[in-house]
Amino acid sequence: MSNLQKQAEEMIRRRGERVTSSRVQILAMLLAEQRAVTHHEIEERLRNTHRLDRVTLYRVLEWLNDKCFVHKVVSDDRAWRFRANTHIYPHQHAHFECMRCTTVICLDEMKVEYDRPLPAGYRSQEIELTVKGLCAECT
Amino acid sequence: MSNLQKQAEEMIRRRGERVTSSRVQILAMLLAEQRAVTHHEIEERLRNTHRLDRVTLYRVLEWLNDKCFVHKVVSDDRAWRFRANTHIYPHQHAHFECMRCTTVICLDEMKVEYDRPLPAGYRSQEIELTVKGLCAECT
DNA sequence: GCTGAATTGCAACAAAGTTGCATCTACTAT
DNA sequence: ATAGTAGATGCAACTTTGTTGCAATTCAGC
Ligand SMILES: [Mn+2]
Ligand SMILES: [Mn+2]
Ligand SMILES: [Zn+2]
Ligand SMILES: [Zn+2]
Repeated sequence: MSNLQKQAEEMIRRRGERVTSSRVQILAMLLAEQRAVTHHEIEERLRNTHRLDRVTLYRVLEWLNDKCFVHKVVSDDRAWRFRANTHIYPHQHAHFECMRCTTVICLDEMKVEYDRPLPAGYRSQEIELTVKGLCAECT
Repeated sequence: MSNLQKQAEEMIRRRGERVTSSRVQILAMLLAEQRAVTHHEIEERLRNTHRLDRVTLYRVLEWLNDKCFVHKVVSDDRAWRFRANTHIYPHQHAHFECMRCTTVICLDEMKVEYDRPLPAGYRSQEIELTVKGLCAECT
């Protein structure tokens, strides 16, 4: 069992949640990854090491998100992308989306704010900021 | 023929593009609307007055977007929403998305900026800012 | 009115995600 | 250690949103 797998298992157990092999494998994979990755990429990556139904993957990802182990981002190709949370209390941060290769990264440094007032009766709860452009590979 | 329909037809003709009844009906509908509306809502709205295949609707919406008559926004429910452009040269602006009823409005007033630097080699081309919360109806 | 290119309708397809239900498994209580 | 149970998983079927190929129709210029 790899270090990341042990770490993933420990994270889940410490929160009093049920430890299953799918959860551990998926979270470990996400912990290793710098980018935000799609359902499809995760499936591909785990194919050889771990048998996993795609519905289970959807359900585990939703569960990881609900439990704040990961967060997800939607982008222009209409697919969710997932990334392990680096902070226990995830802070709002911006994302970068490459318009050519669709890579998504988190801009953890970038605090997101806005000041202008909303129309009467509207309340803000979250802010999402996406910078689009070309990544280092695609420039 | 309503005023908006005349206006829509005139907008298309003045740009030297082919005027078709689908384009006129759809653009007129969008000109009347304050919110950003989905494919589905447009279809529903035009059902009684104008026979229209859903593929044609997709194609006309894409065409209207390409020609800058409208712009589109993707939101958490993974459906594109369309709104007629109020300025001829559309400026970047933020959007508000209601987390309960999924309504999307344009925050035309809100200029979008960001300052923090990107990772080395990354280039920014557009910025998208979405404020999420509760709309006036859902508060 | 005729003509050619652009637009439309229809059927089939595709990607991404969801639902229902039977089976299996991780944790708890004994 | 064993058994019971709530929760997790696998599988098949389904849904939603959007796309593609192609033949038939329509628009704009002559
Ligand atoms: Mn992120
Ligand atoms: Mn807008
Ligand atoms: Zn790229
Ligand atoms: Zn609302």
